[in-house]
Amino acid sequence: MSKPSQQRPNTDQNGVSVSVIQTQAQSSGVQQVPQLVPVSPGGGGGGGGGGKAVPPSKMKKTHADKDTEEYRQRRERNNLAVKKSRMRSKQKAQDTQQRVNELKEENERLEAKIKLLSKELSVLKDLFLEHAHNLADNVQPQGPEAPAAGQNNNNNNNKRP
Amino acid sequence: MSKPSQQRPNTDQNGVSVSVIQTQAQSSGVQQVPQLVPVSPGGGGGGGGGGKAVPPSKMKKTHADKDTEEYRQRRERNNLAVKKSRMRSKQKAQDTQQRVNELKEENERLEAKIKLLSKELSVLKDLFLEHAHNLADNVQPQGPEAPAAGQNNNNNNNKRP
DNA sequence: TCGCATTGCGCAATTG
DNA sequence: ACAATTGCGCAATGCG
Repeated sequence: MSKPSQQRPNTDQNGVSVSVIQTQAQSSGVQQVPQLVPVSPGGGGGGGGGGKAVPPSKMKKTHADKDTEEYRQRRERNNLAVKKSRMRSKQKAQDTQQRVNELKEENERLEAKIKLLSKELSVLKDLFLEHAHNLADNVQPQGPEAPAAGQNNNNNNNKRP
Repeated sequence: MSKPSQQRPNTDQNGVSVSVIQTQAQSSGVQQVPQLVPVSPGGGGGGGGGGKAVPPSKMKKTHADKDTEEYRQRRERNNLAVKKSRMRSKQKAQDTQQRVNELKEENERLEAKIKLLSKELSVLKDLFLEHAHNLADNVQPQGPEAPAAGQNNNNNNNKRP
């Protein structure tokens, strides 16, 4: 969108069956001429490639027709796709990172809640224990029955021994 | 984990259509280059890798010697750095993803715990309420000295009927 | 200024 | 045939 970047691949002008070295030293039309590798069928590097037998006579391979319009079109499409894919990938990573943050936050919240509940529970339990003791003290000497009305069972007592 | 054998940037994995032919630097071997010296500066950078186009006739600004050994050296170093950086980036993304999973898991655990604690609390509160009612029932019919009016004076307010 | 680290981009091979 | 991925190299830029 911001970059036209449409330069014609100046290199290759050969309609011959050759491969352009692209490993390195081939970028621009520097003084160095693009290396041409003789595509010997069944010979050197070409053959091994994909595990597909290469007919000795013709080496159509995939479609290494440079300089054709179809090629350029395909390239451009692919470039677009690549860009899209990368954008997505990046976005996804970003989202994931954000998710981590959210989860961390929620985690803290939950832990705080747990702490609160635990405390509440502990208080209640203490209350229970205390009450049980009170009952035991009052009930034991008299008997398990006849709870006797006038008891000081005020359960609102809160003391810390 | 690292990949040894990065000394001579030859073909990497397959080596299908890409063959390596050193320009004229070291590595004496296959190099029968037809004397083609087009010297087309216009298209410049494009080519395979760089994707850099510089219309100006002169493009030697950044000392792009290209065919010097120093250049190759720098390139190789950079390639290495790039590789490393990307590897790290990928690893990081992966770690982040894993972190999400871990956090999710822990979240579930915490929520389960919360549920448990809540239930426990609720039970205890119910017990309290019941007890309070029992007290009320026992006190009212038997002892005239009941608290009278305020029969509902349990401060332990509960949301559940 | 040098040197590594990041990042955007294009090419080609692979995959779905 | 075609879009999406992936590995890789180049160059610009960031950073110390």
